[in-house]
Amino acid sequence: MLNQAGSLDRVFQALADTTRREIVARLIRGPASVSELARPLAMSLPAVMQHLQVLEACGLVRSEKAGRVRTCHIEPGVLRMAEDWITAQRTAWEHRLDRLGDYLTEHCDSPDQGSTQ
Amino acid sequence: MLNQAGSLDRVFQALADTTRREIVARLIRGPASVSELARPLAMSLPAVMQHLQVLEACGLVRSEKAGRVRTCHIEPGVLRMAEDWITAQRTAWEHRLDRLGDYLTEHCDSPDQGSTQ
DNA sequence: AGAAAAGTTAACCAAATGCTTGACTATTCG
DNA sequence: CGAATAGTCAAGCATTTGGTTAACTTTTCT
Repeated sequence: MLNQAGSLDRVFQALADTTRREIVARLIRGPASVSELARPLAMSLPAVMQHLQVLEACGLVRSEKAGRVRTCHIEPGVLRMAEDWITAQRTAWEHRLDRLGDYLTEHCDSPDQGSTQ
Repeated sequence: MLNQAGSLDRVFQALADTTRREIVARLIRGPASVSELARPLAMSLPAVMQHLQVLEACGLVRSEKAGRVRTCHIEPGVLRMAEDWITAQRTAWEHRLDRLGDYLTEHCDSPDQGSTQ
């Protein structure tokens, strides 16, 4: 249950590269072959393959080979895992602001100056 | 609006490390000094400093030094940027599913033209 | 059969990462 | 003042990352 950590490591690591995010964004519109993915990408085919391996290793992308073409598609569940971590943090942050607000209201009864940034 | 890319690179990269996510999670609960952050972290102080530099470089954390203690706090806006990217992808994915549903419904009823791509 | 297309493997390389230790600078406290 | 505290700087080092090129294997097309 706590080796969610390694999993999150891999997903965020996978997303930490413009090329890989572009691949994800492309795959979101629908499945694509390796060379379709490579075409707009100003780099060699093996380089694209390596990005694909990173994306598959973290479960963000899956692929099957039929004939000589490998078709890749996205696996949106893993995206959600990353999203959830961030959301949890932001939620905790807002809770903290609420509690802070309560504390200030309760203890220093001053007119609201609202220094929200 | 496209050099968001480098910025996203840095944020996701910053989040792609368990130690740094722990620092973020700690800071979400409130500001802390460098050695407070380091205490639960099974590594040397300079190592923690380097993580902190990564977090500051992407704008996720900010800090000021008062006397001999540096106090760090979180900057939640940047978190949101990462969240937004992921959410946008997931939203696009669901739109695609909708369109796909429409397409299938339409195609099983009336023999119209296809070729959406 | 032979050539083109699509992918894969391997070897190599430069740069970035994630740590370490040791020395050094301020600041605060007794 | 002198010692402890808090942080910083600088090397150094092993590993990972992101790319390359070259050679090779399968399909598929003519």
